[in-house]
Amino acid sequence: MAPQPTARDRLLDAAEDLAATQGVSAPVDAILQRARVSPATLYAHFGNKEGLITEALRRRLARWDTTWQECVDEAPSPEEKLLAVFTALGRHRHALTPSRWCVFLGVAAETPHPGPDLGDTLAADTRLLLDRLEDLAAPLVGAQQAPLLARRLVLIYTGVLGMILRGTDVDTATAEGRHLAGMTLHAVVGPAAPGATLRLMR
Amino acid sequence: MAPQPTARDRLLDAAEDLAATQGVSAPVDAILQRARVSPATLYAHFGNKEGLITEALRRRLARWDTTWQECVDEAPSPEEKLLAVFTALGRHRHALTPSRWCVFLGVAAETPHPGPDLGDTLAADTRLLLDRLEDLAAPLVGAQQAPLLARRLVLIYTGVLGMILRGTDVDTATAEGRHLAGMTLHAVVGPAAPGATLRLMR
DNA sequence: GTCTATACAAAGATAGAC
DNA sequence: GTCTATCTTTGTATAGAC
Repeated sequence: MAPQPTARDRLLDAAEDLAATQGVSAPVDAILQRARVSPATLYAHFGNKEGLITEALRRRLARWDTTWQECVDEAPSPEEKLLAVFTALGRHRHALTPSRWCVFLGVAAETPHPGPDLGDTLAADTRLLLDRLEDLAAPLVGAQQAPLLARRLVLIYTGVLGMILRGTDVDTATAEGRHLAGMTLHAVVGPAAPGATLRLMR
Repeated sequence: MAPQPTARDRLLDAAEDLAATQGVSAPVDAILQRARVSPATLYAHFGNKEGLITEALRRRLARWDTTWQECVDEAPSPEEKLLAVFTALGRHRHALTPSRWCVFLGVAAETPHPGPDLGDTLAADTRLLLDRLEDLAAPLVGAQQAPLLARRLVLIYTGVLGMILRGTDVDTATAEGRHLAGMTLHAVVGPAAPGATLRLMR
């Protein structure tokens, strides 16, 4: 165990924290100060600012991936596994520095012309959402309907993130998103009678 | 009719266009070039960059307000009036310079510490959405349920905007948002039998 | 009201020593 | 690998003339 993280790790931590709280337009100098590292060290490790941001986002995406998967694994039923993305959102935000809203969407919004590496990393976030939700949806609604449901759930999930940017309390937005997601799932499975249990396909 | 708009108007146009396409971090110089105006003129009229952006957003919000209201007025039924926000989104984007996603959310994302005037203008966008949707929802679901439904519709609408940032085609995202919104409305009104017509309250 | 010219500050990035 | 010191570019804003 190293009580003193390397300069590289301190840079990644600082870049992620600042991107989360201030946005990526936060000056390099602020990152350097927080990481207690000199400019030359940053450029030696990452080439330039975008390289550092990209690396920090890759690491954050991997952590989000893990957190989300854990929540899926813990969920008892297929339906709750599908809705676990909302549980994961809370846990993810609790574990890391709470961001102003979504760091990936935030960087996307602040970066009109991302380089290839950064662009790929941002796209990977959306890809992960669509792919995993489709996988989790398939047992519930069948492979045919799964992509459609996944797209709608990503829309709702993205709406939750947007509401946070609009100033809505995180828990409130998450609860409403989860509710909408549940409704959407039931609508795709087939209109159930009021109060009826979810009718699973197959 | 003035074929030559004033310098002030050219500045507002240029600021709005650039905020829509490049984000507000686009340098003042780019605005000046596009408006064919000198720096001094900008600062004489608006004090500083944020003042110009704020004024441009106020104007854009007023136009959005008008466009949306027109779509509401044209809609034949209470239900379609409620969903007219999605029609308005398309018409708004068609009329103005197509933005990368939502200009208001974009500015909010890029501006961690907005001044009071800019902050108020950004909040006014969310306020308008919540208030008008609540007004339109009341005849359908009653005054009691209207705020809840309005919040959910803003979430969905915001999700549509977020999907555009994620790279989804605007029309696709809008259609899915509208579908979700219709579903949500019916769910709040009360679970209807499959294929049943919307049961209105009162 | 608008322009030319310029001041002033901040930001990204590099050189060269240790 | 890391630091100190510095260079260059860019960006916001102002002074003073017309």
